[in-house]
Amino acid sequence: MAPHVISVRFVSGFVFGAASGVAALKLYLYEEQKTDRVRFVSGFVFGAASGVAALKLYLYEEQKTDRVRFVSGFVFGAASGVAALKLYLYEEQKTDRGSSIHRLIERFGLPQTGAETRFYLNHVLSYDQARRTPRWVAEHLSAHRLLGQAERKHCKFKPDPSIPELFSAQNEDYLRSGWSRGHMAPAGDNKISEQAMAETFYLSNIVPQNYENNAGFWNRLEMYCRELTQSFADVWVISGPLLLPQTSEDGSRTVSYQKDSSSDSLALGAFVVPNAPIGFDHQLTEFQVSLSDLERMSGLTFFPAVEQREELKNLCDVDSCQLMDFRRFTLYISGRKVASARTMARLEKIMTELKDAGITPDEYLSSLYLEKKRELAEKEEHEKKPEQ
DNA sequence: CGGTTGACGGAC
DNA sequence: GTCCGTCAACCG
Repeated sequence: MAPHVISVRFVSGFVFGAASGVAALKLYLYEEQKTDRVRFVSGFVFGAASGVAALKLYLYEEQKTDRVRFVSGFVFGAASGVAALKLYLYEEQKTDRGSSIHRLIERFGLPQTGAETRFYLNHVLSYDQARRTPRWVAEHLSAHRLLGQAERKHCKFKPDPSIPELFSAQNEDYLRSGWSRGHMAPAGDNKISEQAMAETFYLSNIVPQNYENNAGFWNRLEMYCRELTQSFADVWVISGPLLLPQTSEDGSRTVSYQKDSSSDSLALGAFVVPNAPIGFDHQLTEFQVSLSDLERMSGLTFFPAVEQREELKNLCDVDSCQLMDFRRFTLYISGRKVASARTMARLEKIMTELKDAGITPDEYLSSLYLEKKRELAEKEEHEKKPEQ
């Protein structure tokens, strides 16, 4: 068994276009005036009688509610573009008291981004307070960690309690937005722990994702990453949203892994996956990009501790980079549906649709079907004549 | 596996 | 009456 795999994946591009209109954000910080007269004037002007400092924020763009702005951004691709933030400090005396900038820092502190690394049971992420999505989410996969009984039906999407409400995404933001809630660290990677899985349902780990992409190509990409644990002892995955200029219809992901324990034989693959439906006629390798290209696009340095970058092997040279084909994927999905069927009618419908898709059940699905059929027959027979 | 929607019933 | 959590049904 080969020891290590590092994987990083990024979804992006769904949101804002490159934006014609530049939104200018200016923040004015006024110091308290020293004279009584000036203090009176400033108090009058800003209507803040007792404030030590008056703070005012100007947003040069149509102002909407937070929720609407968030949703409309995804729906229309409308555009906040590049926001320029400028800080103006008005001082009555520029020349004396040398380090005025240090006085600013001491007295008011510096702007905070909330991008600090956040640790959860089985994943780590950096959050983007403006977009209310993660910047990146990192996780570790190994064969034994993928085993377990945790089920997603016991989980609920909810705001991350550790994110301030002002910056936190809400379920309502996604409701009827046209976008699905796409996991970055997948629930399916956390069967080992109910709590770890529940934490992946925090909206800090969620990105607005095209329905079909989420259930289809991206789903298969996640399956492929799990498959890598069969060949490599450790798989590292980083996922996140990527906002690209112009067409902005890309999502990206990177996957890297190491085939043996020596640190100089790591392998890595980076992929930018459009946040749109992608059929079975496309290969994963079509979306591969160089690590440096993804870093340039995302503004992130993914593995700063890896020094011999040039010695990183290409994942797709060492492994297949083949996602499940249509037949295998459909058989797998049908298996999951059969397992969760609650009525005979539903069970038969699943099998009928499979047949209509031109797929003959394999041995595994056939036995699964027969077992379920027997179970449901017994159940419905029992309901037919209750113990009255 | 990845998701959503709608019906229902209890709590306020 | 409304709000909210759960459950069942459904789709790719």
